[in-house]
Amino acid sequence: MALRHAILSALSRGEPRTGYELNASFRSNVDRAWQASPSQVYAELTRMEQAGYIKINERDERGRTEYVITAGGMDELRRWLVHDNVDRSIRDDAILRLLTVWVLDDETARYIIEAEIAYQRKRQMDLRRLIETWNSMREDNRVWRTRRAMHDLWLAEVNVMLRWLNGLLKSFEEPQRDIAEIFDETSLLDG
Amino acid sequence: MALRHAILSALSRGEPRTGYELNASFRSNVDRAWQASPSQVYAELTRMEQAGYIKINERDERGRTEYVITAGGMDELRRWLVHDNVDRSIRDDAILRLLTVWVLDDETARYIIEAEIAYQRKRQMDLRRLIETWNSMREDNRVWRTRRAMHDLWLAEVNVMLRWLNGLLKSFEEPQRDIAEIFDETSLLDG
DNA sequence: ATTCCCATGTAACATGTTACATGATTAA
DNA sequence: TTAATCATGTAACATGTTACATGGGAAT
Repeated sequence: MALRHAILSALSRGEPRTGYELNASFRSNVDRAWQASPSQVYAELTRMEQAGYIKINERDERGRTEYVITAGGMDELRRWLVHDNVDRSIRDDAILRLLTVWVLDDETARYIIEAEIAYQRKRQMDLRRLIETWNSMREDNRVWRTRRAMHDLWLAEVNVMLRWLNGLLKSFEEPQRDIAEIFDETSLLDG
Repeated sequence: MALRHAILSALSRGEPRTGYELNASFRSNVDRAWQASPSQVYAELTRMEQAGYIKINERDERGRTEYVITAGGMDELRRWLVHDNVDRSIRDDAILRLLTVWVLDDETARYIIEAEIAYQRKRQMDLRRLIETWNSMREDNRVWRTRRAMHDLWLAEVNVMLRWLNGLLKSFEEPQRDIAEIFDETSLLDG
C-alpha cells in the first residue's frame, strides 16, 4: 500500500498532477523516496480514484488526466503517518555489491568501487545544483522547508558515502594496515 | 534475481549455512543489506540447488539442511558483480514519511520525528556494540575487512541521520529561522 | 514523412507476503 | 507438560516488472 501513500504525499502538496508527471518524479534519481513503474502508477491512480482518495481535476482533449487529492485522501495520509508501522525492510543492491567485492581480485574490486564513486559524485553534483536552485527561489512554508531539509540529508549521506568509498579503496591498497585506523582517518564517525 | 545473489554473497564467506540461519541474518536489522521472508528463502534455495549454484553439505536427523556454495555459484556471483547493472530503485518508507510530516500539526509531527530518533538511537547503540565485538575479535582477512568497513558506514549514516533529525525538530520549533542556517549549524554538510 | 516525446493503458510474467501446516527439540 | 524456538515448507494472495499497444503532438 505504500505506493498509494507515495502518490498521496506528492498530491498533498496542493498542485494537480497527471499520471505522467507523477511517473517523471518516480523516475528521478535525485529527488525521490519511492520508485514505481508507469503501469503500476496508472493502475493505482484508477483504484485510488474509485476509493475516493483522489479525484479528476481536469481531463483535456489530449489524453492527459489531472488528479487532485480529496479530504478523504488527506485523512488517509495522516492516518498512515500516525497509525501504520514504519516498514524497515531493506533491499539495497549497491550495498550488497560493496559487501561482496572481496570475492574479486584487487583490480576488479577497485573497478567496481570506482564505478560507485563516479555514481555518487554525479549525485553529489545534482543535489548541490538542486539545493542552489531552491536557495535562489527563497520560498518558505512547511512543504518547502521539509523538502529542502530532505535534500540536505541526501547530500550529507552522499558526502559520507564518498568518504567511506575512498577509505574502502585505501583498505584494499594497504591490506596490512588496521582497518579501524583507516576509517578513523576519514573522520567518518564523528558525532 | 537479487535474493539469489544475497544468498550467494552470504555463502561465499565459506561456512555452510542452513535456510534457517540465512533467514535469521535476513531478519536482523543491524547487519544486513537485503531482506527476505522465510518462505521466499526456502523456495530460492531449492531452485539454486537445482541450478547447481549451491549444494547440500549435510542433512542431519533433524530437519536441518546445510548448504555450501559451488564453483558455479562463485562464478555467478562474480559475473553479477562485474556485468549486471546496479539496481538503484528506492523504496524508503521512513524517508517518505519524514518528507510528509508537514501535513500534520506541530505536536503530531514532533511525535513522529521523535519516534524516528528513538529508532535510530537504538540502531546506533546496536552498531557500536557490534563494532566493539569485532574489534575484540582481532580477525583480519578480506571478508572481515569488508564487513567491518560496512559497519563503519552504517554507523556514520546513523550519526548523520540523528544530527539531521534534530535539525528537523528545530526547524519545526523555529519556523521563522532560515532552514539553511539550521542545517549549517549541525555541520551536516562538511566534506 | 518520419522520428521523438507525450500520455495512458493491458496482459503475461516474476517476485514477495501472509497465513497456515507440520513436527522436532529445548527450556520453564 | 506446556510453551517457545528450531526448521522447513505449501498455497493463496498482493505487489511489481516488462513488453507491448495505441494514438496524439512537436520537431527535423
